Amino acid sequence: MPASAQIHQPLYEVKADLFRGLAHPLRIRVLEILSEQVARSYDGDPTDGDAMGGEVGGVPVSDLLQQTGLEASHLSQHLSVLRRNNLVVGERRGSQVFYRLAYPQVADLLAVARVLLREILQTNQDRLTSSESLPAVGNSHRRDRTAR
Amino acid sequence: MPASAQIHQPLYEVKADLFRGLAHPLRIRVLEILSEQVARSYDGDPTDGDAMGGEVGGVPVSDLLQQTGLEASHLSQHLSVLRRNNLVVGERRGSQVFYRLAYPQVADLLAVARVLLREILQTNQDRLTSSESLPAVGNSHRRDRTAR
DNA sequence: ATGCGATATGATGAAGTTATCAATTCATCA
DNA sequence: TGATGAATTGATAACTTCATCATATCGCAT
Repeated sequence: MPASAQIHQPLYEVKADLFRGLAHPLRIRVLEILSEQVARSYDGDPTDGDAMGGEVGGVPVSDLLQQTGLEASHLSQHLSVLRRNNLVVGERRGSQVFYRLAYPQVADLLAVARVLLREILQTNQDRLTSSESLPAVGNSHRRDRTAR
Repeated sequence: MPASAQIHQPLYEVKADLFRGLAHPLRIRVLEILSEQVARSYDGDPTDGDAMGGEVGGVPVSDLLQQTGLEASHLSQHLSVLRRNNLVVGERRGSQVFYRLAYPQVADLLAVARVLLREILQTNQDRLTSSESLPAVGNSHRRDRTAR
C-alpha cells in the first residue's frame, strides 16, 4: 500500500473500522435492541410495561444482559467495542449504565442492511429452488458453498 | 442462548456476516470503485475515456488491480470474500473477469455508512476543538484513544 | 468506612483473518 | 499443442479478535 494513502485516504480505513464494529452477531443484537428502544420511544408502544425496558433514555446493561443471556464481562467487552467505534454511548445514572445509539443514523444503517439482506436471501432462495446453475466465476469447480 | 435462536434467528449471524464482508479497507475500496462505475453508467460521464474503466458491465480485475496497486492474488482473495458474501458478482468475458455490485443496495449501504461517518467524524472534530470533556462511561481514565 | 450490586478492565488461550508466495486453471494466440 | 496473460486457489506465518476467568472500579446503602 502506498504511503500516500495513509495521509490522504485513511477514509477506507475509517469506514472499514465502522463496519468492523458491526461485524459480530452479538453487537448486531445489541444495536437492534437499542434501535427498537428508539423506535418505541416515538410511538410509545405500551407493551413493555416497565419491568422490561429503559424508559427515560437508553437501555440499562442489566436489560441487555438478560435479553442476550450473556456473561456480564463478555457483553461489556462488546459494548466497549461499540463505544470505541462511536456506535453507542453509555451514560451512568445512579448505579446503572444506560446505553443508547450514538446517532439515529446507526439505526438507518441497520435498516438498509436489512433490506439488502432480504434481497440476498431471497435471491439465494430462488437459486436453490430453481437450481439454475449460473456459470459464475471462480474457476468454477467447487460449486455450492451455500452455507458459507 | 436458546437453541431456538439457531433455527429461527441466525439472522444476527447473517447480518454480522454481511458486515464482516465489508470490514476491510481494501474491500471497501473495491466496492466504492464498483459503486462509482454504476453511478457513471447512468449519467454517462465521459471522463473515463476508455483506457480506464469498464464499459459494458463491470470493472475488469485488471483495472481494480491497477487502481488499488495490489498484488493479484491478494486482490483475488478479497474479491472472493466479497463474492462469498454476495456483495459482488464476477463474470468472465473472454480472458478477463468483470466485477460489479451484486445489488444496487450495496451502494446504498455504503452511502448510508458515509453519512453516518460524516456525523461521527464531525462530532469527534467538535469534541477535539472544544475539548468539552464528557464524563463518558468507561471508568473514565484513559482518555483519547483517538487513532484507534 | 465497609460491603454489595452493577459494570468495566486485564490477561490468556482458542479461533479467525490477512498478507505473501507457490501452484493451478482458463482462454487466447502463435 | 504449447506458451502466455489473466485470475483464482492453496498453504502458511503474522496478526486480530473472541470467549473466559479473575480482578478492579463506581455508586449506593448500611
